[in-house]
Amino acid sequence: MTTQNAPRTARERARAELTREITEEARRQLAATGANGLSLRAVARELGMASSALYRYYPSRDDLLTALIVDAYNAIGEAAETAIADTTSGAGRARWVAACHAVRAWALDRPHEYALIYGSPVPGYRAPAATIGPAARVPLAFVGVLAAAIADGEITVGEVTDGEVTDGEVAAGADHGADALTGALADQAAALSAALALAPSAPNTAVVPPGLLVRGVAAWTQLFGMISFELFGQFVGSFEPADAFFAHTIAQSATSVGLP
Amino acid sequence: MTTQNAPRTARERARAELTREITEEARRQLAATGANGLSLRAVARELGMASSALYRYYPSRDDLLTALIVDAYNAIGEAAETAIADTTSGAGRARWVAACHAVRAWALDRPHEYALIYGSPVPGYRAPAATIGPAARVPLAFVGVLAAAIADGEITVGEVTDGEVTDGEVAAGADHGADALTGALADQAAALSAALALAPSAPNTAVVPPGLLVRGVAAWTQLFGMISFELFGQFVGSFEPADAFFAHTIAQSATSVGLP
DNA sequence: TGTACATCAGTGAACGCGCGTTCACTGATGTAC
DNA sequence: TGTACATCAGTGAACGCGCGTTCACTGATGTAC
Repeated sequence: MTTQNAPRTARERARAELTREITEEARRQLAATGANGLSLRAVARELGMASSALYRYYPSRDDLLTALIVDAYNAIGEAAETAIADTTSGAGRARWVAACHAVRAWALDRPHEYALIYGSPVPGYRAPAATIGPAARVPLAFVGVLAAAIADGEITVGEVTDGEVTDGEVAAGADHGADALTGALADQAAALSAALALAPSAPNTAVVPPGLLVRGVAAWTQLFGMISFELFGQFVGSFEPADAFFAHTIAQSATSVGLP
Repeated sequence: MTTQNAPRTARERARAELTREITEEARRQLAATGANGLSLRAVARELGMASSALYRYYPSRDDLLTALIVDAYNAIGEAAETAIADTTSGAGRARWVAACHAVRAWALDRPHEYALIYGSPVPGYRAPAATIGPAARVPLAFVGVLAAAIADGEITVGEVTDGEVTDGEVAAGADHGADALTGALADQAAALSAALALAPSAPNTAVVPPGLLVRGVAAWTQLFGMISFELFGQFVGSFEPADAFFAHTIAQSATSVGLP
C-alpha cells in the first residue's frame, strides 16, 4: 500500500488547486454575504470561468455548502484543540477556559461561518453524515479536558455503579460527577459516557461519569448560547461589548464542571 | 382625546382585516419554508390578489419581515409572562421553571419563527428600533421573577452600595447577589440594575443587584443555547430527545440564580 | 519513442424559474358643501 | 338628500435581475501498446 495523497499528474495537481480556489472563493463570499448569498455563478464569475465549469468540481450547490460546513466544523474544532494543547502551564481549568475563549474568538472572527454551522439551518439543506465527525470535535475537546483532569486527580468523581443509576437523590457537594440523574437522562448520559470511554481517540484517559458529562454539556450549551447572543445582537444595550461578561461566566462554568 | 382603536369606516375595517390576512399568510409561509422562502409574490398568490396590491399594506418585503419579527418576539414574551402569571402555587422557583419550559415549548412548536428571531440574522436585513421593546419581554419576565423573589424574601441579597462597585473580592456563598464583579462587567451590570429599577413596568418591586443580574443573564443565555442546540440538531446522537436534559439543567439554573 | 484512443476540463448558449418593485390605470369608497 | 371632488384599493403589464442546472461541443492531457 503506497501513500497516494500527493497528486501525481499535472491534471491532478491542477484539479486539486482549482478545487481549493473554488472553496476559498466560496468561503470569501460566505463571509461577505452569508450562506444565502452564496451562488455558484458568482463564484465562477470571480474565478473568471464559466459557471458550468464548477460542476466538474462540485456536483451541486449543496455539495459546495457541505464542504464549507465541514471545513468550518474542523476549523473551530481545531481552534479548541490547539488552545488546549498550547496551554501547558496550569491545570485543567486553564485549558477549559482557554478553549472557551478560542471558540469565541474564532466565531467573532468569522460570524458567517459560525452562523452557517450554529445558526438557523439553511433552508432545504439536509446535513449529510460527513458533517457528524467534524461537528463532534469541539465537544470532544471539552470532554478530553475533563477526562484528563480526572486522570490527574484534579476532579473528584464519585463511584459509578455498573448499569442503571438508582433513583435516589445524592447530595450534591464538591463531588461534581455524582449528580442525581433519573429516568431518560440517566440512560442517555450513561450510554454517552460508555461510548466516550470506548472511543479510539481517547485510549488511556479516565472515564467521565454521567453526572459530570451532563454538567459539561450544560456548560457547552451555555458557551454557544453566549456566542450566539453576542453575534446575533441580543446583548445590544446591556452587556455589549461582551468580553467581561463572557470571561466571568466562563470562569463560573469551569467551576460548575468541578475544575478547581 | 377619544380612543380611535376600532376602525370606523368600511374601508378601515377592510384594511385592518386584509392586513391581518396578509400577515397570517406570511407567517404560514415562514413556518413552511423559513425566512428566506418568504416572498411577497407567493403571499399575494395565495391570497388571490396581484402582488403589487401588497404594497398598499407593506411598503417593502423588509417591513413585512419586521412585522413578523415583532409578532414573534411578542408571542414568545407573552408565553413566558403567561406561564409566570399562571403559576400561582409555589414560589419563585416554580415560576422560573415554568417560564423556561413555556419558552422552549413555544420554540419547538414554531421552529422557523424561533429561528427568525434567535437564529442567524436574515442577510441584508437591519432590525429597526421597533423590535427592541418586544425583544426585551422574555428577559424582563425573568428579571421580574427574580425581583419578586427578592421582595418575598426568597432570595437573600447582599448590601448594594450606591454608585461604583468596589473591586474587592467577595466570598461567594449562599448570597447569590453578591458575586464579585470587576471592571467593565461591574459597570455594565450596575447600569443595567439601575435602569431596571427605574423601569415603569416594575414600580414597586425589589432592586435586582448586579451580581444576581449577571447570573440571571447567564441562565438566560444557557436557556436559549439549549433550545437552539435542540432545534438546530446539535444534540443528535447524544441527548435527543432533550426533554430530560432540559428539565434537569433548568432545575440547576434555577438554583444558580438563588431560587430555593 | 511514437501513435491511437480514452479521459477529462472548460466553454457558451440555453432552459425555466422566481423574485422585488414600479407605474399608469380603473373603479369603489369617503367627505365637504 | 344630493352632488363634486378627493382619496384610496386593487389591477395587470412590465422592468431588470439573478439563479441552478443541462447539454453538445472543443481542445488539452493521459495511457496502452
